[in-house]
Amino acid sequence: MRNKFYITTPLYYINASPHIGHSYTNIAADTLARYMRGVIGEKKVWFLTGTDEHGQKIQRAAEDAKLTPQQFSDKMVLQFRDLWKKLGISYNDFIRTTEDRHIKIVRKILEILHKKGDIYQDTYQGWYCTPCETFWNQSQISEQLCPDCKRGLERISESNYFFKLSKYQDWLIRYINDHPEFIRPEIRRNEVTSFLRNNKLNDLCISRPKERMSWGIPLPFSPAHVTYVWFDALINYVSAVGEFDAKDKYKSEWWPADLHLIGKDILRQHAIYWPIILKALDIEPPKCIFAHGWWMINESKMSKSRGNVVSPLDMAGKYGIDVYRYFLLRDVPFGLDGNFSEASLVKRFNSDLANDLGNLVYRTLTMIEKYFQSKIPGGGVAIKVGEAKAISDKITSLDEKISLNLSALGGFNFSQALESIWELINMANKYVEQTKPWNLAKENKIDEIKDFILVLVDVINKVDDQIAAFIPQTASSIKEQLGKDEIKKGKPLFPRIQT
RNA sequence: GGCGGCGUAACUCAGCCUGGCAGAGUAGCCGGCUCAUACCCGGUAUGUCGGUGGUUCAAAUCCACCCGCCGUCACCA
Repeated sequence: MRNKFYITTPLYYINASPHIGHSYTNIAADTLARYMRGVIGEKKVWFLTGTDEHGQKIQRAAEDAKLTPQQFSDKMVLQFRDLWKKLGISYNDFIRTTEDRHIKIVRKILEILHKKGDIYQDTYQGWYCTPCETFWNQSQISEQLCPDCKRGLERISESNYFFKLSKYQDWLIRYINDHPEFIRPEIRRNEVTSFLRNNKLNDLCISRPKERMSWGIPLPFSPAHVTYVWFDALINYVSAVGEFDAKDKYKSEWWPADLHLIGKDILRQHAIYWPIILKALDIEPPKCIFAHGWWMINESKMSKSRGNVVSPLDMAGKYGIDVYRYFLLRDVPFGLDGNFSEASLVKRFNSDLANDLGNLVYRTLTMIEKYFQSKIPGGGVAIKVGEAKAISDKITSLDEKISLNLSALGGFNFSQALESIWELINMANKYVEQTKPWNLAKENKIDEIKDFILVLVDVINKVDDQIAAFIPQTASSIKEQLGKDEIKKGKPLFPRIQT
């Protein structure tokens, strides 16, 4: 068994407000962290998230807002912190790339790699659009015009520093080949593999001249340059949890990360740049990089210009945090793209949460109220037969099933894990119908009703344990209503939404 | 264009690797029930398995070609 679990989300780039995609990654990571805390213990799980705050886009956004980049970042970071708080994201640490602890390690790493010869100076040549302040490469342009503004491009060359990606290409190909669980899901692994096989890696330009872009971490060996933002950002995964010793050896109680959860848009940086940076530093790669899909809005990409950006706060506010979490995790297999619509969210709400889970809890509470004066009968069930036996077996096998679903091997398949929990819920609802306690009550068969109720209580307790990672508020509300000898029946958990 | 993926019920998808009567959930329909949130339970219809051809006793599954959609092709964080 594993004895620790270190999980990370990307560091979100704070040039704009958080949207559904950001919240998806963090909800997934939060669910896994909560789940693992239940399995291996609170203290053995470390969940890191944070923000990426350097680079040209931030510098420009800050200028537009008439703030310094630091002031702008300090303001934007609150939106992320606030959202995570509202969504109940249980991170252990929140790192910002503008913090000293991070900058210190980035500079250390640059020094080590420079000393080692894996960072070297060279001339960068490219087509530059001065008004847009953007470099374009050969394949992106035609007729020497800027693809954005259609104005003329300038051929410029400047002195920069490069990191030797190419040196480690063969190593990376072998490593990916030998570690099937390193890049997940399979489709992403194939993408990376075929890219590496069909292209020769260019070395990565990791610096920007200060006169062109100053908002970054200064290179220790060249004050005229700052660090390229991706090189800076990736390092957070180690800068947050460890230090270099006097012999330049990295020490951390958490590294290697067990899981880097990312969106599929940043696969290359994580699956190619990052392992190579680590290899060059003689640090072990993360165990697994998992790239999930995107949420489409009504079958099209979400974008500001389309005006179809879904705000997590609006959705969570309108339907409840747990409902929002449940929908994102349940509706689409993790890894594939999903389509977000309020109609399908409402459908999930009514069929899964109100009809199945909510109603099971509510009808059970009512029966305890009615037949046992609100006290859960004691004693336990002597012998379970028939449906009660089947339910009991299902309860026993559930842990193992979910543990597989939520592993790298099982593809972190949240929707399937939830499906197995709902199988149990449905069995219980069916059991009520078969047992017909209302008839037993008429015949005054109180012992049979007692056994029946205890089976339902067992089911709800089990379900409660298992949904806690996914929908924590609901889990604790159920615990409050049904967790003690005397029940405390409240309002229905999920009142149906009329459509 | 190269590489990769997808196309199966009204909707979301599983099945394909390893050929053997086309499946699940949701929505629908019919019936039953009343503990419960007008819910729950039982039953039930539904398919040119994208198209054409091939291999085979047998193809959603294997092969070839075609059509449609999507991803990716490096420094945009």
